[in-house]
Amino acid sequence: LQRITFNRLCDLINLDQDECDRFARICSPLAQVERGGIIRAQGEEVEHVYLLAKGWVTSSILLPEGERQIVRVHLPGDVLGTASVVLETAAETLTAVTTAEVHTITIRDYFRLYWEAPRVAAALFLKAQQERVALMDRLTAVGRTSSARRLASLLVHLHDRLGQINQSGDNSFHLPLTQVDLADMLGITPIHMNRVIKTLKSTGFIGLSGSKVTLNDVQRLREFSALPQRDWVRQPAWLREPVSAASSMG
Amino acid sequence: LQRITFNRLCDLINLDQDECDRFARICSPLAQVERGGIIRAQGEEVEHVYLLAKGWVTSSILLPEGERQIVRVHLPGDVLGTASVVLETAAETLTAVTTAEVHTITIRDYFRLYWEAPRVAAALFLKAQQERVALMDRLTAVGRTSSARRLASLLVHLHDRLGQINQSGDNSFHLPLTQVDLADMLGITPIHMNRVIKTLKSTGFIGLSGSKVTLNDVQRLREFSALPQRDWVRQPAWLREPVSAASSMG
DNA sequence: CGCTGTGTTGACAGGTCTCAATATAAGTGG
DNA sequence: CCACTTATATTGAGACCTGTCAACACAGCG
Repeated sequence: LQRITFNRLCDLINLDQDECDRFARICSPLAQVERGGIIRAQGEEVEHVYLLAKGWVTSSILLPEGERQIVRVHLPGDVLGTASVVLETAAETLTAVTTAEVHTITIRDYFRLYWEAPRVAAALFLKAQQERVALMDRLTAVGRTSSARRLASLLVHLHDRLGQINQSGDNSFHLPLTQVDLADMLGITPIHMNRVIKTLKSTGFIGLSGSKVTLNDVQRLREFSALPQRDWVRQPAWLREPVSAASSMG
Repeated sequence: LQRITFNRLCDLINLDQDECDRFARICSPLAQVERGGIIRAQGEEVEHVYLLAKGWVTSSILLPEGERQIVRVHLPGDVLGTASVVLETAAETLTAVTTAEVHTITIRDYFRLYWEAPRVAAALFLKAQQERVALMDRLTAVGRTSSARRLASLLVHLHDRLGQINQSGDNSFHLPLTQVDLADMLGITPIHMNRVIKTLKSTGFIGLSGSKVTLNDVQRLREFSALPQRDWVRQPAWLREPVSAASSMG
């Protein structure tokens, strides 16, 4: 298990060596997925979740008439496909945007953590809650802001997350998503996406050449986007293992 | 703890009496919240989650200029506010749409379940994943479908959920949300909401008088909405407690 | 070399928003 | 019980944002 993948798992809870080992043991060897490859398609039976070690992956829902909504972009360290564990058949399609490397985890092993490594299970629960906050923010952006603001909030969000895994220069980063992808994230047409980008470039908010994005003034762009920065709790006091487990309760 | 609240907690995993008791013990006595009352406002420090026993509650995000996006409607049996446990400060405001009754649970107690009642912790994880699926569906609806389809998918969704807790007649139910609320869920203007309702009524898809909604043909309405029904896994095989805990692993 | 995916631009149609006005219902204080 | 206020629902007209259709440039790739 690579360090970077690991750090993101531990950023909320510091896991000890034993706990890390237990988690590492349920991860399959790394599998490479080519750009555009499908890790798991919607409608398939749900047997695994995935740990993304390298690359970008989108999680999307395809509608009958062909419209696609990308509900989430995943970065290294993310656990993919967990939402569908409550379903008979997967809700989302996991697609590699860049060449990606993933570990596979069987659901059975995943839930064994609840007995064999409770703090790891708790850490994974917290990661799932982060995803939920991100989803709520995206829904708010799509439902209640203009397309320019949607793009702004998306770029700021990606900047924040890439900063957490040290893949962001001070204010610029590599964006492997096409304009079609971006449009499918923001709920607009690729054609309109192109115009929105042009607007945000001409107003000086962002620079974009090829796949390199530059956020000229992150703070101002964040305010423009209307969505707040989300600060995660770190090593929360309420998640310390009780001194003698299964003791004083109620 | 009332039976209805309980059934919803157990619909994915059958908890035994001891597990139910452990969960019941961390729940505060029922507190009543009046219609329009705020259970927890966004920006407040996160110290509790809540178990909804009775009534309807919305979870919403308020933007600086006053726009509101309702990201979720909660029904009895739902656990409220869990997404914000990873945040220093709450992301969503929990508002009682009707008079509601809630149990309060401290986060500390909530996470103790990871050591003291792993199956309960797992059950709560699964409930959170259901919320995530619902959020993904709503994002898809708002991002990629017309406002008429958004309303259709919302009504079908509510119909399905109310059916799970037996508060839905064959094809009609009581809807305590105002048109402003509905608009804030679907990401449109209340004025336009009114027109969309009129359209769906005139096309015969739904009936709506006062707060009573009737879905004239649920299946046809579901197809129109473009979103599939979500069937939850029940008593999944991968969630049986290992015969001898902490045994064969890896 | 043509093909396919991607980006770009224009003209126009259409869905949704804004502003304004009115009706109805519910709650309050007299 | 009535006048008054507030929340909610309803309708119209026009502006604006976004979608649709069409065309073209450009790149990577077999």
